[in-house]
Amino acid sequence: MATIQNHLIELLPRKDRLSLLTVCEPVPLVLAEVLCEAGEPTRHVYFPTEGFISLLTAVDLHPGLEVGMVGREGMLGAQLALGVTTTPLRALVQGEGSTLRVETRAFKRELGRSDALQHSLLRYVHVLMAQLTASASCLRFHAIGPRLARWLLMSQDRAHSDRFRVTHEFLAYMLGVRRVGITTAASALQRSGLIEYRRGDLKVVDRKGLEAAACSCYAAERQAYAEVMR
Amino acid sequence: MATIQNHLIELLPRKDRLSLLTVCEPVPLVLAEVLCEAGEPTRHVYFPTEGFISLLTAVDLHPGLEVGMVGREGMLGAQLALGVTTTPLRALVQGEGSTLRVETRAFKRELGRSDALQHSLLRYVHVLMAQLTASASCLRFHAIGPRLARWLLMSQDRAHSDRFRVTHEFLAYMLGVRRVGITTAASALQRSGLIEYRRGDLKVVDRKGLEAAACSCYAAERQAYAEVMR
DNA sequence: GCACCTATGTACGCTGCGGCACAGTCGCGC
DNA sequence: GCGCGACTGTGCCGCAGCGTACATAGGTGC
Repeated sequence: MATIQNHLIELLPRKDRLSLLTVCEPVPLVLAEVLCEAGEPTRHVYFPTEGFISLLTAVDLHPGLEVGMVGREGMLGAQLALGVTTTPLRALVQGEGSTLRVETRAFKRELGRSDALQHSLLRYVHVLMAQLTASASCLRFHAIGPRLARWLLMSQDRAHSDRFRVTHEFLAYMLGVRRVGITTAASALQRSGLIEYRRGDLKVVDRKGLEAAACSCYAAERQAYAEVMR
Repeated sequence: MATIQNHLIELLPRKDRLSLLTVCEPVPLVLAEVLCEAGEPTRHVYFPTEGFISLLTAVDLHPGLEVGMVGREGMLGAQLALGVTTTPLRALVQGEGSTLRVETRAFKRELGRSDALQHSLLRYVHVLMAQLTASASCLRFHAIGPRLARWLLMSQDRAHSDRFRVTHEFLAYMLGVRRVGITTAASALQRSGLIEYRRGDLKVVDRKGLEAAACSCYAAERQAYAEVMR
């Protein structure tokens, strides 16, 4: 394994990294797989190397509002560093790829062994908090169009690809809106030449333009990450 | 100081608690005071003993959407346990009272000294994350009325009083809606006999009724706290 | 090539809330 | 006790997004 391709792991000192890697097993990220149910004990933690994962919260009848994303810049299961074994979030594979997986018990051992790992995770928890905070205000104030643009950018950053397989239906689910709302917003973006799509296959055409169309939350989150994780 | 009246402190082992208390200084919580600006380095941490603090996030032109509350069940500044010295949140005193304050450097020393303190704070961070998550979906899906009811209940829990000094204007600011929206929702609650108010003086009359009127997020958050903090 | 399912486009009425404006009304200070 | 500012109530208009329904079109399997 020449490059590990997960930023949190890459940032570890060599010794800690090698130790952690001995308990990592590479597994594929399969689209639509649920890696963690809200409220259930964490079985494994995941360090994505390709593809990404959505963090969803349930409320009343709507069971899948996205409040965060995890790609190779982060990990799933950072709550273990907080000493808790559950999260209120559901983790859904969003972009196909691969990940390193670690069994909870083994990971806790590594945590006890490596201060660097512990510190790195705690900082990442802070990034997650910033994401949650940004999501809150974004959900309250921003219109579907800019939110869609932001979603596409964030996904692109994590998928490392300008194409995804997503339907309007699915995007609506993530953003907590009607499918029709997505159709309207997406066709506006398409008419403006920012994206192209057909039948579940979406392509980012004009990234700069999309950034201009996205709400401020996109830039804010990138900055938050950069500040804390360096 | 017979009872400390802050739950996080009370939960510490005697030795750690006494050590922490030597660096605490009691200060009053003054209404409308800003204890921490978003993005600025943390100067002090606060353990409220009476009264409470709102955590606000800024977005675009609206500079004060509430995404969390801190009362004697928690603290302000838990991010220090994560190894970061800023938060994206503004902290505004909401309910008059008193708090124990600790200077950042001294608090870091205590953190280094007491595993119990560190662990307790990390768990509390998890509670905050649950609050942020709940806020996100609540902001997206719930109408003003139920959100207002929830706000009143959460405030009452932390203020330990059935009256507060709040204007519609102010509530609108916290909930991220128009003042008129609050007037409408509040007068509905008043007509139903759940609350009474006049000119900035609000009183909870029927708590049970208010609980029924509140959105599910209220119950959800209480449960999250109970589970993690015991 | 036909049937059927999935994805997308479009239409229509409804409602909660936004922006705005203005009218009472309470209470404090002078 | 007068004036003024702060607080609350009400009205009007506009719009984004909701619920729903239905129409079209691409893709798949037989």
